[in-house]
Amino acid sequence: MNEVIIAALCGAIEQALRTLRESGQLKSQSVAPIYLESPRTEAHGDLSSNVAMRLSREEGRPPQQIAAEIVESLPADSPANRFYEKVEVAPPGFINFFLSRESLVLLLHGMLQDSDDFGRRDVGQGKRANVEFVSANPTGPLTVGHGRQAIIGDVLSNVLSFCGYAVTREYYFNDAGNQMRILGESVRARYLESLGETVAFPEQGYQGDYIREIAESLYKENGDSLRNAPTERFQKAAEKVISEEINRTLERMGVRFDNYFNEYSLYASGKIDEVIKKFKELGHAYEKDGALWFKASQFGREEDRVIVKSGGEPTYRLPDICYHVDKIQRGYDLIVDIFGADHHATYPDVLAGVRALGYDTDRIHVLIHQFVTLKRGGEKVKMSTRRATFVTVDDLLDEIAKGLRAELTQAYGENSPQTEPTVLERMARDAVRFFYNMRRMGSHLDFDLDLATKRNMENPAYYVQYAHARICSIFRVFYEQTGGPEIDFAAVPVETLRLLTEEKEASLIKNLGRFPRLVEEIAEKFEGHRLNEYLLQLATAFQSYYNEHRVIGDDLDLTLARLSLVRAIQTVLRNGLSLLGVSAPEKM
RNA sequence: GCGCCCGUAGCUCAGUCGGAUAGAGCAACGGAUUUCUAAUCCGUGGGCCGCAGGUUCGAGUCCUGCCGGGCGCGCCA
Repeated sequence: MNEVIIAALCGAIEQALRTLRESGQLKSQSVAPIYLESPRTEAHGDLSSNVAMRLSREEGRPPQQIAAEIVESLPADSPANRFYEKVEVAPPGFINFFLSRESLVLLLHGMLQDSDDFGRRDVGQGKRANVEFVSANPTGPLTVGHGRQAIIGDVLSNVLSFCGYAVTREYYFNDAGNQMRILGESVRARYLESLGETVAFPEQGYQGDYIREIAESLYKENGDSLRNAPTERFQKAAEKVISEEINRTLERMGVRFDNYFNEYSLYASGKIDEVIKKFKELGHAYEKDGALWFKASQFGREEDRVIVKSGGEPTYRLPDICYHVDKIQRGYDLIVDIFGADHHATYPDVLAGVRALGYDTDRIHVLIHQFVTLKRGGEKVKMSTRRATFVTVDDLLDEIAKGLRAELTQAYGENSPQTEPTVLERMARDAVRFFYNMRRMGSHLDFDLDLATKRNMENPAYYVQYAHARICSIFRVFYEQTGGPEIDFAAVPVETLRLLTEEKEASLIKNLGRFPRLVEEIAEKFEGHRLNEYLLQLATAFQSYYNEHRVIGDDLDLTLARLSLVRAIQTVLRNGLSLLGVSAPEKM
């Protein structure tokens, strides 16, 4: 709901409380913060306050009595008065405001002034945000689990950006660690195998088919000349191939990073050594068994942790701590890390380390998302990167595109515009993006491949897109009929908008009014899934309205009023879909 | 054993600082189209919100314990 209306009503309540205190009817002097919330059922009004219930205990009187007094004392000359047509006290003590038609008209009018920018916020204006996600080392293709993270991160970045933040999407990776060495050894083993040698495969080696493919292509290019080449040669080759593949996959999902941060750069710049030195200077680290331990137990952790192994090599914690310090030093106001559930135990150590070095970690928000379970044929697909049983994001996109192709070929025939590869690719991306962002992070995501692929297309992404396409169609028909110029909706007079007197029109306007605040809440709480939910609900409300009332009719003014409403809906759908990174087609 | 996350309709899930009669989609059943796109809409049935306590005006939501599922618990990342 519009801030102006909420502020006005809160002000009126505050005024009433003051009046009651002055007259001695209210004893308590404490200023209870006044909230207005939107009740679930329409019978409870549009905005509701529980302030009387909060005062009840201190006053020692029933909340309904207090609520009645507050309503009684609402100022007669408040600017808030034109915003509501009715105010009620409801048990057990709620004060319920019913918005006036006039305030709805003003709401819609305001939206049309904002035009395409409706919903845009400025809470992040002048602030910089860094969102780190995916961050998979180039040891293998992106799995469906990474896919979830990629979309969650990308959508949150979009929302933050829509709220005014200057956002950096960052990918952190390490191409020098243990895992990469094992990768190199794995490729080398496969390469030697293709030379006919029998070699022991590394114990923790990567077994996916892609390793064989890389080895195979090395063989094709180099013959047996790499027989005695060092592991590093194989590692570099694999890294190059896999990195490129990861980037292609991200591109397919519509995800682009602004910054790739290589762990190695922390060593090269001497920052790792600096941090070690600082840990020692501050007395937060000590040596034991030849290793360097961080006194994590002094910073809220259960146990101390090794940051440099006895061999002299740092554990992952040290560069991670260093990396976060670096992010802070780069001056971000907001730092968001997105990890999978398997990392939940590691980040508290890292944050403790950052604090130990004297930095405030309040601006760092670590988001943990639960795993994705993939279902195919009613059966769960088990995934593991090292074993060959994982399913990649590419597989997922391919499978959906293939299913859509079969579906659309049946409907439109071979070689129709609907079955062009680029179209199918876009549709698959839209579906995947919408699905991945549909659940809250804490909840496991059940990705039902059959559902996303199958013919009935109960895919929620299409439902929202369809609503948008339908609105576009209304405008096409209207302009065809009139042959006239584009309407300037910002110039539609308030009197015209007053013609919107239907129940569904009122509830649609209220619905649209929630959008700006929703965007802000998503940015504050990092709950991207609420956007999907909202859009679905708005699309449903529109479809219902569409079914009941004709937008284009004989009455030109009424038509103009309804077109204005529909335009506002279109704007919100388009902006919402754009935040999701899902296309908003004009025709389907 | 310890830590984190989850447990809501047959299935997949929402549930806005703790608010009023717990919602949606799918599935099941029944209806609507001379129409601006039927890829739509309307209706019906379906619930000890895992269990047991506690906090309070009020708990799906907060606290404690238990049960069940997922993920972790390294001088791997």
